[in-house]
Amino acid sequence: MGKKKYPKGSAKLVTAEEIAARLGVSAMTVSRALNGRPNVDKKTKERVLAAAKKYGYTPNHIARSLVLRRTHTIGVVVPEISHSFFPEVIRGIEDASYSAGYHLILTHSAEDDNREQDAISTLESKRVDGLLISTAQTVVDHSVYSEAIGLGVPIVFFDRVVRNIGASCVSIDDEDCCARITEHLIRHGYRSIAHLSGPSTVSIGKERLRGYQKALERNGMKFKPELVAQSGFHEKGGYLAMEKLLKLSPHDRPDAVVAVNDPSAFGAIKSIQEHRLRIPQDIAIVGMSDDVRAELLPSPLTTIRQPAYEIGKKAAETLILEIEGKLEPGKRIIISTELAVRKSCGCL
Amino acid sequence: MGKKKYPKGSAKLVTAEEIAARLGVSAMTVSRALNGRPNVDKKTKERVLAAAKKYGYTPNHIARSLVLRRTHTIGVVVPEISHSFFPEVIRGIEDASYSAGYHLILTHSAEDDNREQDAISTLESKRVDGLLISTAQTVVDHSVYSEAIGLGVPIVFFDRVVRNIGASCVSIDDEDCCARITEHLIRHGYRSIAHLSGPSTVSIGKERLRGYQKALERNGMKFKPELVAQSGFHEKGGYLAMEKLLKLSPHDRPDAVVAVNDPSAFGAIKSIQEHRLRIPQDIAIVGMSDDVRAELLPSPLTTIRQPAYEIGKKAAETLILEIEGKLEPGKRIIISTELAVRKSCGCL
DNA sequence: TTGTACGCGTTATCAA
DNA sequence: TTGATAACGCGTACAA
Repeated sequence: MGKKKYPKGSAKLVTAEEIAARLGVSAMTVSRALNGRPNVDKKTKERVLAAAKKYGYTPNHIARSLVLRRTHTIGVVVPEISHSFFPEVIRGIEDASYSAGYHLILTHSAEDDNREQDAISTLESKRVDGLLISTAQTVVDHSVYSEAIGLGVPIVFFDRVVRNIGASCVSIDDEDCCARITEHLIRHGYRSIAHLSGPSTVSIGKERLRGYQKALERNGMKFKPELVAQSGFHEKGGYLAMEKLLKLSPHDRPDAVVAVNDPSAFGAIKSIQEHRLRIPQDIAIVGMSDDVRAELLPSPLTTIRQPAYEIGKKAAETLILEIEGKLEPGKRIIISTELAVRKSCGCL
Repeated sequence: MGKKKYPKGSAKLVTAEEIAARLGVSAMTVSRALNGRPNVDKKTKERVLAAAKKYGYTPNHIARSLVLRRTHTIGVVVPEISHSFFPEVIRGIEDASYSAGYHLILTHSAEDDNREQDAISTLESKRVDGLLISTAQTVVDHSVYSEAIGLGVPIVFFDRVVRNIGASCVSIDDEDCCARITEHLIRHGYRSIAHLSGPSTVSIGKERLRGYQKALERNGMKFKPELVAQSGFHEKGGYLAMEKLLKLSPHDRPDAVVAVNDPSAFGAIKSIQEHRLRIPQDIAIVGMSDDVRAELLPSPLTTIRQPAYEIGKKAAETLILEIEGKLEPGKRIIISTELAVRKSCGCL
């Protein structure tokens, strides 16, 4: 009969105290030996290490975290897990965290702000050392973030960022990217360029739209609101937005389209094909993010190569530096991108 | 000046005790009110809830876990994060866990057994309530798993499983799937069918090879070892394996190929194209797992649709039931699949 | 209904 | 070099 009751199914593991008792030393000595502290006799250290191995000792990070007020854990909140972009970001986060000895609690908001709030507060309860967040589409109230920061939990935003609330942000220069790819189309000679825009609630949506506008302005072209169709980030939205644009009179119809991202472009392409229009002869189209599928299309998609892994890695590295007090928060970090020129814009 | 010292950057959060002091009640009353226990006066409960909100109280799950010996956290170990399959599995795991009130610590072994062991032991130290594992390619020693199970930490394997060590396994019926798709080729009339095999160290590799063999046997065809080329799970391996097969004399060269998975098939296709052979006229090819790219190829790839989300969801549900003592471990759970017939096998 | 004492496993601190 | 004590924040068990 054991002396204690454990909840059903909970593991019964050896404690440092028990090792100490068996060795006739104190728990502190065991702790010191296990943590490689200098002030412990070589022989006792060896005895402790041997006993720890023999009895299958597993340090209890829960107890350790309680007293140290450190979990060596980072909370990650992404709006979606499938689709090639975020998994690759997560891989970057994981690599950087692993190197620095941090673990990841992964949560996913499913683009829902309630679920995101829920995730953040549970993550706070679990006392993560910091938060890595890419905001959900429906988020409008930023007080949750500010409160966390106020409480002393550092946040680094990535990809879909929130500026000017004291958190660092890691992303590409969305405005500039969209301006560049729009200008690429302008140089091709397209005269009527449309934009399938992302949700205006997230940084990416707003900034890419602004980039599109700026490119037009800089090149003396008129911005026409009717050439901007709300698409969102997914195929379906891109399809619907394109359907809308193709309903314009032949005279007003665009001869080129800048989609907010690749999935949106895929949807638009489907619509274009259904209308029996050719890409790029009848309508040129470009995307952003370089989805794995982009170059496999019949008319491979010209797009902006967005280094997802780098974004994740940099975000995690930045957060860890802030957690360890080696970097002041509030930095704006831009990851550079490059244009992937393929066929859908009329090149090649 | 605060009375206590905290490590640099650690958050200073309100405790139940502090709330209690401000309200002139005991910490226990606060605890009871916050956890919705019945034995607390309605009015005091309201006061506590109001104060908790006012002072921004965040329950400390670390302390709670220490006393309850429960973290409500599941450790996940995947061999890779990119590529469409595992992210989708993770989404299934996340959904099921979220519904049941569990969080996920995500680790990735990068196909390295040392890193996998490392992940498992840290996860144990963090006292996760259970483990969800898909084994790394290089793993040969299963004692790490057995020890964890022996310690009382339930494990559920998914996709790449380890049978007969007392852990439940969730996967497709790899042998049957591979047999089915091989027989599909046989019915097409192909006479010399090759196999690009996965690593023999993981369940999937072994079982799919066996399925391929069985399909041949059942149909009175001779198994020829020279028609099996080691490919591994990635494009590069598939390419190299196919190169090898194409070096066979025209008489021995296969007229159809069963790849262990879609990425391997993609590599093989590249090799086939470089040899200026046509798919499926000169060589038919099929894969398994239904990668997003499969249907975008010039000759869309016939493959087995593998419900990644379902696998993840079922694995998490199973683990949670075991954690909560509602299910005995050691179950073998098969997720059903279907054939996605496209052009690369000669159909359509 | 409410409060007190104690324990969860570890580490910091100070004394030996 | 080592040990005793207290503390981290919470919940169980019991007493009031």
